[in-house]
Amino acid sequence: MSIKYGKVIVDNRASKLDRLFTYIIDESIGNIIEEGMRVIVPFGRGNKIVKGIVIHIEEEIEENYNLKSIIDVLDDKPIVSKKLLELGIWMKNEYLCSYIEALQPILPPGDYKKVYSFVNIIDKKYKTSCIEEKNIMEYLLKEEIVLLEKLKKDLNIRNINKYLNDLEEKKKIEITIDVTTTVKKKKEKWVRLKSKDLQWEYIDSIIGNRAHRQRAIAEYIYNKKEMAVTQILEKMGTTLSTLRNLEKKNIIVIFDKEVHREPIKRIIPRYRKHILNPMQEKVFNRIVKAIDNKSNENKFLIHGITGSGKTEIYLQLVEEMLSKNKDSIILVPEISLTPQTIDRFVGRFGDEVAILHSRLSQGERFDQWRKIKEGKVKIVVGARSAIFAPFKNLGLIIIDEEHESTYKSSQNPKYNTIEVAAKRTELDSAILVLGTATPSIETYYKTSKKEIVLLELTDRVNRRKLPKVLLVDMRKELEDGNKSVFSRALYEEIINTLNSGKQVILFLNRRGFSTFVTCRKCGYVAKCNSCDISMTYYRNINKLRCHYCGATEDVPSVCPVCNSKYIKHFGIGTEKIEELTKELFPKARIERMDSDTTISKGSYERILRKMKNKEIDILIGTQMISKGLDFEDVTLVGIIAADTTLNLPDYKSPEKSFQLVTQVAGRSGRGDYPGKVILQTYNPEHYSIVYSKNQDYISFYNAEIPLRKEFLYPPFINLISILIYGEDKHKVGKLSKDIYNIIGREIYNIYGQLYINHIIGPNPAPLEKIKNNFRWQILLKIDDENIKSFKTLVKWVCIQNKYNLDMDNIKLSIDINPNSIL
DNA sequence: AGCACGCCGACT
DNA sequence: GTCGGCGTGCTC
Repeated sequence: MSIKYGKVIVDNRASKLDRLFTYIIDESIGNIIEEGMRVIVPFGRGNKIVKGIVIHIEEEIEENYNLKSIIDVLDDKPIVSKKLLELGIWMKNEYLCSYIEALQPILPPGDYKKVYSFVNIIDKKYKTSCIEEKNIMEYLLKEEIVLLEKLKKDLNIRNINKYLNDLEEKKKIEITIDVTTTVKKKKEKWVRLKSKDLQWEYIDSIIGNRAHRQRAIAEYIYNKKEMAVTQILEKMGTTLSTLRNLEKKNIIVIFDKEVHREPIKRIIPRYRKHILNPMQEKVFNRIVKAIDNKSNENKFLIHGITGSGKTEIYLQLVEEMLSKNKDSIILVPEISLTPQTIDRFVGRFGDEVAILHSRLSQGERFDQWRKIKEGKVKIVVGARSAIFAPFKNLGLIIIDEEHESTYKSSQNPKYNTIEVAAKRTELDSAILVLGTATPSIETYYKTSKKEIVLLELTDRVNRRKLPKVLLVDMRKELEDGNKSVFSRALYEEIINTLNSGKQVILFLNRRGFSTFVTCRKCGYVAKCNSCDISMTYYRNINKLRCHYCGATEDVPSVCPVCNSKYIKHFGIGTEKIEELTKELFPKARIERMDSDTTISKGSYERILRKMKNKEIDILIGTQMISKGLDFEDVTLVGIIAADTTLNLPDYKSPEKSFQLVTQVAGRSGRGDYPGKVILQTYNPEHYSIVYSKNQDYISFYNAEIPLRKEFLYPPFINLISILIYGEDKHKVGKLSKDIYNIIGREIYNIYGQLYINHIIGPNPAPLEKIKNNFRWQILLKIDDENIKSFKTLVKWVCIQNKYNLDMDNIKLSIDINPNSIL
């Protein structure tokens, strides 16, 4: 065996170190090391011990650099497969992040292996004239063995590494490395027979005649072979001491068994298979044809109105995959990862399913990851990051509610899950199925270009009618003297619905009581000190709170600027709706569900359960209630203000508004009773409102797409957003201008006038100050053809800082096709 | 980022 | 001399 070389990504967040380093793999580890394994390497002048991941192993190397050797291998098998490594590197280039950032969502959750260096003394009699060495040796004489970090902190010697390395060389001290697992594998006490060969007659003879309990337990274990101690204690109604007696008699042993943490603690009823209607069948068959390799289609969009039975198709596709022994990933947006959704998959496939969502604890998440990695499950249902589930034999990726903005990550890597899924589909030769009632404009555009196969579901299952939507012009209400937030129509319908024993959902996409507090006399608006955002008034705590940084403040009783008493509260949030509803419908049982009422663990599930058990008559909520909820007895949905998202200065506003209204409306009439929706608005003529009234996606799309084309927005162009932020207002502005000038000049040098109007900014961002950071923005618009060279330029200027701009204390955030340009 | 190195002024 | 403060440049 000869020496090999490993290309290693070193665990270091500095952007200057975001490259591969070559290390020698010497013979001792040559035959155990593989690409995708984590290693320990010495790094930098001080040979600091750091973790790394080997992404490439080479037999020969040209560079004659003074290479160091890999110290040790952390994994016994690759922690990242080659395909997922490739996906990570693709992400790095696609979304302009670092290697480490790109690998983050692919690696197991939690930094579950930590590396510690210990120093211990070998030669206790060593004498030296060197004062530093003497200090170190004296310290070690006291401590014997100590964490390297602690020693450095306690001694505070300049260039201490040099002395430590010298001492180690001279064999006076020793530096050892210890790897510990930070996420513990969960263990449970289990019990089994001491030996398989034990005969019942023998056991029987050992147990005393009066020990009936012991005999019963022994018999039970004899038949069951092994089981959890807690279980047997419960079953036999006994205590641990009885078991210990049996253990003493050498009949049984109590041992630690490694178990997976089970996040689902309830018993989930079986979710039976439904027979597909002809329309579902057609869609299903088309995809199965692709699965069987009988067509060269591999990406599908199921455009099905709410309640058209997409989930049943997903379930049967997954079943198809199971029969072919292939793995499936099902993604749903975080907020619709409700117990209801989980129940359907677990109810159909039982323990073949792993669940990944943000309400899991670190340990639970790690165990789910481990189950997938070890091949113990074949299906994962999860939020965004489950796209990186470490399956070996992936056959199918389903992305439900494909249009949801949560599929775009807002942290590095700022990936778009649909794009990552498409790439993964390519790498694993799998099939991608997107589904939604309101496709994103980008996805629907791709179906028109035949890049994705469009499959339509136009009927609701069981011929249920779409809810009837009534549009109420709130300006007219005001003219007619109704100042309430409830239109007369909504008020009457709530009364009717309550009288018929059905349930109501009221939707408002704003939390809190009043959305801003202002002085009528001088126009002062209460804003957060660290964010340039008006604060929301909360009645229950009687304080103002900032929705961006969470800071709270007392409510001013007089204007802090002009001392006037005319301080008024404006804007309505869900908290106020709750109060008004209680006043208007005092007999109704009312619950509010938004991120303020669902902070504590389990509160979300509790509200849903109450809703399901009909212990709630009126449920008030934000976006949180817009997806996935399926309650048969909800026959009225009231949308308090359809225009909250409509007027934001973002090109996606009409699209988001259309999607939200359509999704919320779809919560009504899901059972046997026809549903109604009351849509209150101040913009009844807006095309987004007009088309959402009839849930007419195609007309909305046809109205939206020419606007995108004319004003040059996706899908006709790519956006690259560069956000420059920091606490020093002037420095942020100056750096923004410098970056703009350099990028503008370079683009002009390459393309001349072609993209001169495609560089927008630098401008203060619409939310200019958040958490004490001033934010400026540069926006680049670029077609598919030249996006590569634009990305290279942005990387060059903004990440690698090849122009040596002063970026101290300033951060840059680069987002390719961001969710919003606010 | 984190560390070593080296230059320089201050101070025994 | 020599200590320590800070600027600079490198990390397989």
